[in-house]
Amino acid sequence: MAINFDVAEFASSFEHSCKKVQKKVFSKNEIITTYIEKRNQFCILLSGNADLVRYDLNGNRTIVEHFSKYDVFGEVFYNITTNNELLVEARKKSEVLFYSYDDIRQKCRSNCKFHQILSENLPELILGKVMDLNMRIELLTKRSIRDKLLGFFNLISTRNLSKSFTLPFSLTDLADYLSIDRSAMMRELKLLKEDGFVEKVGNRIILLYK
Amino acid sequence: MAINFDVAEFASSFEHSCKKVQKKVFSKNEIITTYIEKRNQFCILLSGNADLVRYDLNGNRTIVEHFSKYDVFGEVFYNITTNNELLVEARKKSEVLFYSYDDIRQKCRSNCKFHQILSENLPELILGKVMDLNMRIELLTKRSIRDKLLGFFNLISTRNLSKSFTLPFSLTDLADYLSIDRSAMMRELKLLKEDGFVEKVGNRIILLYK
DNA sequence: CTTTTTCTGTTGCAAAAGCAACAAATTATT
DNA sequence: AATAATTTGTTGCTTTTGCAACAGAAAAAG
Repeated sequence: MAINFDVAEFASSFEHSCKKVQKKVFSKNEIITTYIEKRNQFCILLSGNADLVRYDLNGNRTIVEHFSKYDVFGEVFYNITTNNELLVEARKKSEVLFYSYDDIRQKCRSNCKFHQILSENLPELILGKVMDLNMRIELLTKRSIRDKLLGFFNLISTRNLSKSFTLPFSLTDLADYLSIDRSAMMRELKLLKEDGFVEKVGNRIILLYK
Repeated sequence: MAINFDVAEFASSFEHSCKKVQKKVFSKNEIITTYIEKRNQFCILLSGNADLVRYDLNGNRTIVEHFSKYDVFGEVFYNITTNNELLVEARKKSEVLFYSYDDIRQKCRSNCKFHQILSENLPELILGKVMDLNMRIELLTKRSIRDKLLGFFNLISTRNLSKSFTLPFSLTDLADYLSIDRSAMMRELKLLKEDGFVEKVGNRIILLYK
């Protein structure tokens, strides 16, 4: 998302370069990885979509992060502390690159182009993630369901450069992403429509303000 | 917080090395910096405490992040989008190093030890921030005030390796940090005491469970 | 193409959280 | 040491959110 260097080219460079990297393909709903032990896994999503999901003791499901093309994720980013189950689940067919973060840092002995490019661009890659997480925090700190919804819609709208867009996930998932009750969210969405803030056609949203 | 290399030594190495870095001292309540334009500022807090604070249109104040010794912050980490005022405020007398991120990346021409060390350790530095933000998100996605409070207490408790600790900020600020109403938080804190989960002596908390 | 599963939309009721306001306590300022 | 400012603790009332439950629509599976 916030990547400056050409990840696409870079990712394809992988094919014929390094044995230390694994590429795997997952089908919908498969578990890509779990955050349990500190294996220092570092992953790049090459295609598809995936969610980092947490299930808490009260049975609540939270979508902690939503990943799309070229987003990075993995244990390296997480301080595994609590009694939470953290899973990365494929939302559709997805291709993922698996590294060990240690290999990235202490440059691959074979000195392959692949690890070199990644290593050089690592700060920007992680910085992109920091920005994503800050956006996420901005959403979560909104005080009402209405503000969370509008904040989310604004985000997508800005990203797509359009007042009309398709939701990146189902309404059920959106509630879990905003950390709110689904039925309460549906009610608020209805009110937003009634108050003329948004229009909704299928899973397409049209912003009607400013 | 999550820094592996010796920042202390590194920071002191600055004194006699590079002109491109500025060190400033702030007194309590002074504004250290604002996130408005993309100057790509990158700051390190050498001593004291500071908060990244957001004031929204409804007059709510949110403490987005709380910084202590050797935490990093600045515009580089933020995708400045909305109509939010983002300020970093000193909570007590604080020393701060100011860089331009660009200088860190395209290595300082003078090739000083200072920029070199920072540059090498940049990924870990930023990675530490990612972990902090993930913790923050975990807190914010808790569904009730009770869970947010307990989550926060656990965090501090784990960090201090003790069931008894002093709160790092006032209760008023804690509410703004957890993004909840102060009086509702006070009520819940009272219930937590009544239910025997915690004890509170002044601004010292003692956890009574597990 | 039919069946099963998941998702959407809705509602009444209960519980939790927010708001406003104030006094007492604590901390800063002069 | 006296005064001002901020923080804590509390409460009654209102609003928002969560919970449970269900029917219809849509999507996935066989």
